[in-house]
Amino acid sequence: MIAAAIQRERSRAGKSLTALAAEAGIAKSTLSQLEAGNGNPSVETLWALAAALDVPLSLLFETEAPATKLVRAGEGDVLESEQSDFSAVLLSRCPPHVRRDVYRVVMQPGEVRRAQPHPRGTVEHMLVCAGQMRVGPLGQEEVLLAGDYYSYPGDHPHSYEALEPDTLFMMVMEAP
Amino acid sequence: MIAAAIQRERSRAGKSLTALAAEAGIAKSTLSQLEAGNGNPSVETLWALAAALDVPLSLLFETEAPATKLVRAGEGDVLESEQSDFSAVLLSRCPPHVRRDVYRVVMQPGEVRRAQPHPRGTVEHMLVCAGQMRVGPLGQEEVLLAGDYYSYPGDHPHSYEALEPDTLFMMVMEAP
DNA sequence: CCCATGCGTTCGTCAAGTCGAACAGTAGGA
DNA sequence: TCCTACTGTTCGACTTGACGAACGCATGGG
Repeated sequence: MIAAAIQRERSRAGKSLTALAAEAGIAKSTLSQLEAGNGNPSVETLWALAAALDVPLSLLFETEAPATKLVRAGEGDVLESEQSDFSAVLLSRCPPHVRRDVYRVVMQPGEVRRAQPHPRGTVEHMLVCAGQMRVGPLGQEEVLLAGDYYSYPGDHPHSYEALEPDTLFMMVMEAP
Repeated sequence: MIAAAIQRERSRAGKSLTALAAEAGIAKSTLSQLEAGNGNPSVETLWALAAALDVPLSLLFETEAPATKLVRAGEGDVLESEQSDFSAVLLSRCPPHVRRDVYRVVMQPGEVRRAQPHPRGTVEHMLVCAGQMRVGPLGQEEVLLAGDYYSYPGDHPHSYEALEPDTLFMMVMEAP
């Protein structure tokens, strides 16, 4: 499981086993065994690998990439409250080892804003406060109204487009 | 460095070294040495500990806690765009190794909702989409209008109160 | 052809992490 | 007081991860 992650990240970085072992300062035999699934590395070893791969250590524990999630205003599992004047929807539970920066964005209608992909593993969360917008990965764009929530991978080409003046939304940018 | 984190989390969970070691299925001698700073544990050991502590493994690599921050609608450092129809404000940059769960909340006026403190290090981020509310730590409550942002420690007594019907806001709950 | 250089694997050796038991210290009852 | 139950510590024995050298295997000049 960690084995696969190491192999994945190494091939993504285009490094050979020998080269990575050298950069990380560990024996290539060690790395070989790790990728073979034999072993239970020490944190020191993993730290060296993560540093050499220039990825957060967390990434070596992940298994899969996320997909999109759309929660319309009024939808979603409601967390009930003792007091009936309060209702909350958990839109996204944070996976371990990610950063989530919070933005407030105002956007005007105009041409479609096409974003070049962000670093691998990035996820964007959009919650529309006012107005109307179309947003999402290529081919999976959605029209969001006030109260709608949509999250999708940010490491694929995607676009933003305000459909009303002064469209206001909250964006949580998630990076591994 | 990992030593302090383990000790911190263990005391936060209110477990004894002996009990934690038993739950995690590791020798208490091992845990003792880890907390003493001697050692370079294997992932298996850390996984067992994180599971027994019921925290993400990331948490064992340390964290920090902030204070309150209020950004009124229209305030904040604007991230300029090449396209003038787009403006974003970075409300909160995520510190390393914290979890941030995203909620959408609808609240009705009524009695003040007093929250018992969440676990140590918790931070709440509120962005009001519609309506009006009063929220914040005891003695530092603020009235927020649509577009206002407020963040504050969640590990101190604090309260929520909607001032208009169907007050809609986004809450990002941050946990170390 | 043959040697060089790269790849990733397997092997024996050594150091280090993990274990379980025995240890000292503190409370709290009977 | 003695006993019990708990705290966290230190010790030797065992297990295992990390190392470095040697291996088999490809590729590409000279």
